[in-house]
Amino acid sequence: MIRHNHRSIGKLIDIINRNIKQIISYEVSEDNIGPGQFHYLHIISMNEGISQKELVEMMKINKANVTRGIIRLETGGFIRREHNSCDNRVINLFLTDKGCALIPELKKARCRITKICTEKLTKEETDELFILLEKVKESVTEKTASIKEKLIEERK
Amino acid sequence: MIRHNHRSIGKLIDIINRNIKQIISYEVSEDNIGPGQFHYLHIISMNEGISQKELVEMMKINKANVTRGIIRLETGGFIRREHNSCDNRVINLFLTDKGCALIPELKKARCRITKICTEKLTKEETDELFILLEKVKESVTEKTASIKEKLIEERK
DNA sequence: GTATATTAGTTGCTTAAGCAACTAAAAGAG
DNA sequence: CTCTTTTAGTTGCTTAAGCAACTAATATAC
Repeated sequence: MIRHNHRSIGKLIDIINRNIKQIISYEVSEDNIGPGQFHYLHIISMNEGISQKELVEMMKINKANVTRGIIRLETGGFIRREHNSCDNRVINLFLTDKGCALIPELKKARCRITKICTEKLTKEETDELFILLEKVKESVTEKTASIKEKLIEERK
Repeated sequence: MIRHNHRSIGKLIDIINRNIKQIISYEVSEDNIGPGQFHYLHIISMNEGISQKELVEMMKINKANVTRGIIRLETGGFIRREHNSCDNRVINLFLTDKGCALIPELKKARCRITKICTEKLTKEETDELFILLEKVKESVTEKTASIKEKLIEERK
């Protein structure tokens, strides 16, 4: 008899995350974008002209990966990058027509995916889940931020 | 003003997962194991003699990655692999003394990590979160299984 | 009892993550 | 106003994920 003991939130979230990525890949396979680009496009579509730094903040992802993900999206013709005229270091991101045309389809896909994830939950449980996960997100991102600060301190 | 619209469970889980992995890395950095090995060791410690196939089932991970992760653990001296005498295809996994000695420390780390994740939640909310996530896990793993079946069908 | 199918695990390839070191532009200090 | 520091983004390196094609062992079919 196999013992699981799922009181490990890390393992549970890891399993869910990998499976969601596979579902995303499947759901948007016709659009030639991957799970990473999917999230980026979502944010850019709601914040036209957002900078890469702001994307980093919102995705809580390493800036190196944002650069690469964004370049993939640009290469695919979904977005356009423009140097900010006031601050030439900053790059602002905009959807192309092709990117724009994709948004409604991605929105539907996102709904399908959230529906799949929560199909065993009631409406109330789903709302509760989002609230709880939002709090977990805050906790873990605060923690990683403090870890990074600590590591920088130690290196001095 | 930046708009987030976090009604995207995929993005939320993705952010949490990446941050948890960083926390795990930090918490077990002295033990020379990564976030992946951390989960494997947990399962093996509770199921001495488990086969790789069973690990695949429990972690819902690709068998190729289990092979590689397990080899890393073996190389690190944490586990031992034994061919099953009844079925020579099967490999059973056991902790070495070194691996065994690590378990209490990993257990503590796992508690610290779960505590960090749920620090903004009450005891009741934490219990609820595990129940909800367990259901989400079931939904998404069922879905990926059906996707894989469908893809195999289509290829025939 | 040989031929085929299935099963357990491995290897090669690609994608995407993180960290660290870098470049170039802007801001701040004297 | 030059010199240093900070900031935004990029590139190189490593780790780990998934898929597909493979090998070897067992099970099934005739």
